[in-house]
Amino acid sequence: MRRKTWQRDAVRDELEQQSGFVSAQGLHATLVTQGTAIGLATVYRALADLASDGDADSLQSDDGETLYRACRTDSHHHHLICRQCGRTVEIEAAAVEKWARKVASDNSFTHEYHVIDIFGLCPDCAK
Amino acid sequence: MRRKTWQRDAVRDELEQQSGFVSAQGLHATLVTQGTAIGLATVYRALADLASDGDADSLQSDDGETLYRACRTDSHHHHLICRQCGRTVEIEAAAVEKWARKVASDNSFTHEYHVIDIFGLCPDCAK
DNA sequence: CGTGCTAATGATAATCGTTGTCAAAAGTAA
DNA sequence: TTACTTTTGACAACGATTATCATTAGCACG
Ligand SMILES: [Zn+2]
Ligand SMILES: [Zn+2]
Ligand SMILES: [Zn+2]
Ligand SMILES: [Zn+2]
Repeated sequence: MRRKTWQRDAVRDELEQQSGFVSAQGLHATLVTQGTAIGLATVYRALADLASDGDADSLQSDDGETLYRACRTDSHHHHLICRQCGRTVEIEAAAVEKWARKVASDNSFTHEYHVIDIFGLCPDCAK
Repeated sequence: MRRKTWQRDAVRDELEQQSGFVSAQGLHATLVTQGTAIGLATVYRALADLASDGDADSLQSDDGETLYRACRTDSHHHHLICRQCGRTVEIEAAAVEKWARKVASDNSFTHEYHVIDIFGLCPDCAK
């Protein structure tokens, strides 16, 4: 039984405020700057819980950070991410899902899953 | 000017021996076990160089390790990877490349690039 | 072949994101 | 309230990777 704490709510609320993927450290810094006294370890734990509960998506950045985002939809989807500002657009494409499954089965691989992220520069960041 | 050393050759040769993605630490352990006295930092450097020269592909594992593979083709491609043994199949799919570019341009994102990896269990590992 | 210059090596320390520890604080049910 | 447990948070510990830096060794060039 997971207990309700203001810390978890604060993390979830702030994550939903963000327009793109953010790191645990970044979110913690934001909260502290806003005057919310919360421990870094607590933010790490809250984000990990959100991700494992399916309430947040996560991905690994190039420099080895885990980034999180509260997505608008519960269904499986992918992301188009600005590599500059992190701004993110959710992408759904049944054709690509089908392709991935076919590639796996064509090679007799089972229990398929995939990592598909598209990066670029958003209009704003392209100046 | 990059100088030729037996260490770099040893790393490249051993990487080409592998059937899938391997970590720097794993490759170093393999070399040392084979009696090749080589420093860990040197293996890290050699792999990073191979990747930046386009002679090896790299990806981030779930647990935050950078994995490397000497690929058979120089052209852009993706991978179907066994999450158990690391065995890897190279995948080319022009349709997916086109899709990724279209997703980016539809949203006015420029300088598109993508991360597309398919994971599963290979026939051997599925028992 | 030496000689000189400089890149490469490797043992080790340092870095950095993340997780483990554990005593204190707080949610929850009765 | 009380009793029971989960959660928190300061801080230590971890693990992959990178920085240091003295030593070694490519690689011209004479
Ligand atoms: Zn942007
Ligand atoms: Zn998908
Ligand atoms: Zn396998
Ligand atoms: Zn591609």
